[in-house]
Amino acid sequence: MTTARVRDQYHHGDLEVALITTARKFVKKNGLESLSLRQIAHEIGVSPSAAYHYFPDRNSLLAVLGFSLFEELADYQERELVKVAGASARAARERFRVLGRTYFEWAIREPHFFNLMFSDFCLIESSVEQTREENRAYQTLIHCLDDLVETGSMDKKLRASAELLSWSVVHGTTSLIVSGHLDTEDFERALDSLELALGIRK
Amino acid sequence: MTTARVRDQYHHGDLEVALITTARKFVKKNGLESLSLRQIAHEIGVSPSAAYHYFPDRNSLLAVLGFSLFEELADYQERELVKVAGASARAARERFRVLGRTYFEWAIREPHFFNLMFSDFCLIESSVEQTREENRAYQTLIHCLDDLVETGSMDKKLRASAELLSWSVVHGTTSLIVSGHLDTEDFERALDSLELALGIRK
DNA sequence: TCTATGATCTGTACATTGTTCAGATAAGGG
DNA sequence: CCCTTATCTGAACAATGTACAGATCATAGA
Repeated sequence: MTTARVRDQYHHGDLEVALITTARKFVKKNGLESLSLRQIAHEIGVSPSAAYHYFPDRNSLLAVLGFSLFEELADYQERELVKVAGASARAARERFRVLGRTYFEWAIREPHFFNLMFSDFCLIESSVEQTREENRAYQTLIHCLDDLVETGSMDKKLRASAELLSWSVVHGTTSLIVSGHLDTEDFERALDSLELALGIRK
Repeated sequence: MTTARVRDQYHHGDLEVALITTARKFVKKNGLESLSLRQIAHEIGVSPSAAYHYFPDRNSLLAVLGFSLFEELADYQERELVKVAGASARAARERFRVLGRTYFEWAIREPHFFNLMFSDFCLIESSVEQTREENRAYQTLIHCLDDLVETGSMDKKLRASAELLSWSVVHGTTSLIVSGHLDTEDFERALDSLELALGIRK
């Protein structure tokens, strides 16, 4: 009598991506603190030490996952941005708003992801890749602000530090809301205030 | 022959505060991830389970420590603020600057503290006490902004959301710098930009 | 087609962690 | 002085990250 196969294939075939995908699922549900390599391995149906062929340690897996989330966010933002494409001043203003709102909504929908992205885990290794991914969203912001100047919706004098101020306000309110120090509705208030300060809205 | 005393006193006498103090030391050095209750107990010279008479679990100890750090920050800010007391418009402007700078410098000097304060650990329990402590710093900011309006240094129209905008910019840049997404010098740039936007500086 | 080499995964093992709980010890009031 | 209560110990348990020797597969070269 032949014993039943323990697993369909000894070699998983796609273990590295499976590890990240499963880690993503666990972090999404329970946050990073409770993330266990053994649980991930068990869920995939693989031995506890299998992960160590792809990641030197638990931190590295979290780092890779974190960096991939920056890509996800940028993708999401770009998908939403094309809905308000156009050369008009109105469209440019709307793009600015969408850019901030998507950042915020992403964080509210998946606070554990947001926490991971700005945790120590995404700081360990060379920040080259991360910086590049960030720049994708950051370049989008710069492009948007240029549009605003071009359509005469924003004072040129304020343009110089507008990226810095915008990102700080959006990230700041988002962080404070996610951590429970501000209420949800404060985000739109802050965004209004920012647009007022930048002269985008009267 | 009498055996040497295992410890000076069976009852530590001040174990609760010793636990927090020692936890503070460890978090300051190595962050929250690596904080171990057993290491803390060993450092104090007490059994691993002694802490459970004062805290239900590890998370609670971190929460209490986190909340106490909000107090520390507020104390530090108030100590620095008295150095620029005065009714003049110049003094009010300087107070606003000091308020932001102390927040930032606190975080840069002790990034692990900053991370704990805005982590999930300080979100678990009733946020009543925390809110009160926050309000101490927040009330200081409000008072400062009122001074700015009173001395004619800020447009009254911008006063309404000035707290929100100020805290968001200061916290946002600080968070982004601590997490390595912005450079240190960006803080002063953002603060300049904020003051410009609020009309505090020309 | 056979074989050997390298990649991939298992199994076992170890130290460390958070946490529980029964019992030892001290402190202080009657 | 005793007895109650607060405080701490000690042993135990399950779970975790990680290391390492070996099993298993996949495939390139003969």
